[in-house]
Amino acid sequence: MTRTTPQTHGEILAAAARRFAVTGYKGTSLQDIAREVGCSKAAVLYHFASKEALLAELMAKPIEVLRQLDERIDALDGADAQRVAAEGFVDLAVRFRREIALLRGEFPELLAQPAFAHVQRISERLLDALAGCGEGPGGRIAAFVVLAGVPEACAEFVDVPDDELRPALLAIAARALAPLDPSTPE
Amino acid sequence: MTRTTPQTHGEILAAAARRFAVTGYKGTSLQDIAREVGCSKAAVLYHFASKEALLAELMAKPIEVLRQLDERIDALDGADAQRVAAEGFVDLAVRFRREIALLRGEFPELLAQPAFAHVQRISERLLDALAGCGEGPGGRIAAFVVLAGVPEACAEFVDVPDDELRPALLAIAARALAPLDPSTPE
DNA sequence: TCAGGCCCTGACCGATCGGTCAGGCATGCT
DNA sequence: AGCATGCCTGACCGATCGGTCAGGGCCTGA
Repeated sequence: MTRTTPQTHGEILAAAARRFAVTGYKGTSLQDIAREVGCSKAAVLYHFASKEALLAELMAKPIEVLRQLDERIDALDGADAQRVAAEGFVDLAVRFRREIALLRGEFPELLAQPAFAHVQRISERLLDALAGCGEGPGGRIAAFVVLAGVPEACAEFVDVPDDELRPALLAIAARALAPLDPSTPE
Repeated sequence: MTRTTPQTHGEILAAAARRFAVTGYKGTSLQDIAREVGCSKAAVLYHFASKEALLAELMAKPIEVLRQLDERIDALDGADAQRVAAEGFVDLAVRFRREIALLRGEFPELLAQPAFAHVQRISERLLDALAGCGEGPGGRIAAFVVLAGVPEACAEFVDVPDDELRPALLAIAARALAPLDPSTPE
């Protein structure tokens, strides 16, 4: 409990990432983080306005990249949008899988918080793009399986190297999103 | 707060299912459930030993069916096991999607509880079966995407009729689990 | 009539949560 | 020397959680 280093900000961030990865966001208390850093809970709240602000700083980069992906997709449509969405999403999930792992299964609640409302909206547009020009609900269902399954897989296989995980997930996404039945154009 | 009906047990169960579906298991307090039923929190704990016991009773049937699926798979191997696992898992997910929806994103924590340890084990065997005789990690990754994505999709598309959801998911599972590259036996 | 069991209540418990607050202790500028 | 500022502390707050407990109505069978 005797810490005087001024780089505590970064240490808290790192400790929070470590704890969130093990016990989740809701499952980790500010006390836990403080204990891991070796400072008081009040010190954590001195450096970060709130627990949510801590999470927001941890997720700032992946969210920014997601926003950029959304912009790129917005300029395309149909099959192009679908391809870019799938590749971009897998890239993003693989690249930031450590951050994704922090939120194992807490996406729904977290995205419901007003601070992440725009992420929610982007996710919906991403779903549309992945579903493609598809007819019927089949496309949307497939898109949802990919949208939910890929991040979970990334969180699960954190230790698999990028250049092994990415192509595997790209192949899965491509197969899963293939048109349901090309012979029925409708 | 003046209830004297003796069928309260069932009412509590139904109310809990409704609340869990909206705010999740952890996000729903015994107080919430009691309020919905119109009784006291103590009454809820009179009929159920604990909050966990309430959840266990809600999930008893789907878990039993999952256990039966595990037995069926155990008697097979290779491609047969993979096919049965995929079909059985999709069937189960579609049939019990209302129960699955109760646990949106809370599977990891819930399965970690000792009361659901056997479910955890079954899930791992199911993953192996879905991965098939596959070489390398590609098969396991695909299996995991399906294992995580299908239940989430079921929870999301609760209102889509069975005979529309099931074939769509079966098609997706079949495509996603297809051998990565038959030309490289390795 | 009365004993006993079922169903339920309100009051209460200890624990934990995120967050606040006044103050202490260095350091460094004036 | 004196003062301000940055960093951090322990004590504390109100809320909420799952769960316990003694007791009170009410029905039933003796």
